[in-house]
Amino acid sequence: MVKITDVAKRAGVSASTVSYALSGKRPISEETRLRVEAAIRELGYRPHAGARALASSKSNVLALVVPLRAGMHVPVVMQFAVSVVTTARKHDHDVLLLTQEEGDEGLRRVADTALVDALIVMDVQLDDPRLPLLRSLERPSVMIGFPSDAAGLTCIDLDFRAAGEVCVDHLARLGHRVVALVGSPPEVYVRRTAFAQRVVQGFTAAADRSGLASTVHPCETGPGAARRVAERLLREQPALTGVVVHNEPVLEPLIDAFEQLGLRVPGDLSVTAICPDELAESVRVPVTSVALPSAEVGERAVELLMRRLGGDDVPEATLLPPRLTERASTAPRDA
Amino acid sequence: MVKITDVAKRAGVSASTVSYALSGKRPISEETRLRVEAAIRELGYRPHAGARALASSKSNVLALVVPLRAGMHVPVVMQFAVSVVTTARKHDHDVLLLTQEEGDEGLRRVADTALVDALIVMDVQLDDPRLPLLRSLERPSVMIGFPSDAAGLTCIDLDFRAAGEVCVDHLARLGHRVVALVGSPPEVYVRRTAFAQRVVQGFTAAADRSGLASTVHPCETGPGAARRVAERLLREQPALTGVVVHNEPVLEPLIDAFEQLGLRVPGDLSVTAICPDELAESVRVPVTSVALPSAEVGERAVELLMRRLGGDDVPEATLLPPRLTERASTAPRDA
DNA sequence: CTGAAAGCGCTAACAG
DNA sequence: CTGTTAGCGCTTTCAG
Repeated sequence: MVKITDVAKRAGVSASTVSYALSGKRPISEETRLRVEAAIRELGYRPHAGARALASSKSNVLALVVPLRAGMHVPVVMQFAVSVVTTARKHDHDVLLLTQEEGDEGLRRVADTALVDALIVMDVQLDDPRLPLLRSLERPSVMIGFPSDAAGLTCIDLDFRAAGEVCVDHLARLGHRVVALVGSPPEVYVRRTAFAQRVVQGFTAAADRSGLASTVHPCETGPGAARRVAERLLREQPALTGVVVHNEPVLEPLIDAFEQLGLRVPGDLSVTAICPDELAESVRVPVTSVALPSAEVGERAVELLMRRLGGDDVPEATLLPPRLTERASTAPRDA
Repeated sequence: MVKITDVAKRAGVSASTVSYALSGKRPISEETRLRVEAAIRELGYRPHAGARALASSKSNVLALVVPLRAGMHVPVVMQFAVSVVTTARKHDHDVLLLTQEEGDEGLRRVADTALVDALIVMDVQLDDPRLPLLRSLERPSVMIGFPSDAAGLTCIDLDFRAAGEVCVDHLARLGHRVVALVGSPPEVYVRRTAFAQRVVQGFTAAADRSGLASTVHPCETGPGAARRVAERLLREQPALTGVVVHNEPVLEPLIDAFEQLGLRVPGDLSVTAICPDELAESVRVPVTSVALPSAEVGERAVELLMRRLGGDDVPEATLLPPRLTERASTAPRDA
């Protein structure tokens, strides 16, 4: 293995000069820098990550904890992870993948052994059990999602409450008076997943504010569940003309079910969703939707961490405003 | 930070004794071991990962390169990644996530800096450009999938060729004489992704062997593409009664399309798939399928690496035999 | 069965 | 602008 002293020897300088040439932490004359760079290239030198971490107390690795639990939409998680890795690389960091299953012990392990410099945690619950630990860790972390009490924590996410509101407001503006929310699977609410809860809050608040009749229906995934929810909605709310869907796998089956029950979208029923744009566009009837900007959230999460690692202060809360794109699935009530 | 010397002091032993108590690399008397363990517990000692890596030349980290390219079924990738992480943890290793985009340079970087001890590479192409690099790296790697020339490399995957054959044989046994393969999106074949190619080979070979008429149809994802392929199949092969689907997102839409075109599954048309069992079971008509055992592949891949890291020899090729589960989507031709 | 001591390869004062 | 010198915290000979 070629080490820094080999490079130093070859370039005719000291090891520290090589180190500084690499890090730029002190000025190096053009001439020596070039000699050092040449030596590095010729020898194919790569600094040893462990040695570097030991000497500098920086591993240049971030931990990413991904959720595995039922009800999470996998492509969204994956897109987020990829965006974290890509952004981390831009800042010369790598990403260690942890699963939710490892729990507190996993977080503590990678933090306390100095395997990672900072952590990103997904799938936050309102009363997330990891909060005390994250607050007590000596390393910065950012949470994707907002717990009930976010004091002392850095959080970022789409403003799901506003997203719910925007969907309802859009329907209200089109003249709809009776609306329903088809939400995530029940277990997601049972464990009080933050983003799902907030959509419900926003949906209900906006409906009340505009004087709309509204109901909320958690929904399992799969066409069967979609069909049952559709039937139930028509039975219980015959006047229903507006639906908000916050459940990716069910979006298309639900629209199919409505049409099979004789309701045209958007003729008889307007549908909006909170989901990735990609999904909304790919449905048979392109769906008016609030985008789920996983890539942007991942990118911003990493950037928040980088600023904290750099010693900067960052806002505790970053709420990305919802962006609604009108597509073919919504229309005025009279139309 | 509490370090090994702190523990040693508290336990009244030397640092090396603590180290050996932790690693078990030399016998320690019951008594001192207990004292050391107590000290560790009381101080909350965690060995510094970087220091350990430097001194032992082992980082206890594996690199996992995940594909991002079009046509890959995301849930399968994710399940695989999770299984790799879970299994790695059982062997006291962590997993560093790399994206395909980083290419050779990324692999070289994490290997040469000793950030990782070994690598797992997914989405192998028949003529994968990373092969020379992987062969030349001083660290072991395992590939998920088989390139054309796998000499000197450790590879593991479902036996996709046999999977294609098993599907055809099953249809042949049921009396079907005209079969079609609805495959992955065209780009997957264009870049010569190994597993997709092998399914085609197996499918065609088995059909020829049994004297079946057969055709192959790459297929984009999305219901529109499914519909078009269905129409085309019926037009070009009016006698078609057996279909093999190797394209997860299209499975359900394709069955829908056939039924809308007036063909009952399995009454008029038998359908088999190569896909995760979970998907096959969740379709409206549960589909007879060859399972895609991502979790098992991930687990075995890690175990192969662990054995290689331990200095053991492992087989270069591990082909998991296909396992076909009969469900409701296939029936005898006459039925 | 245990201790002492020599590094692992790099960074970051300190000194000039 | 550059070199010298201590470590960073742990593992692993070498000695006993």
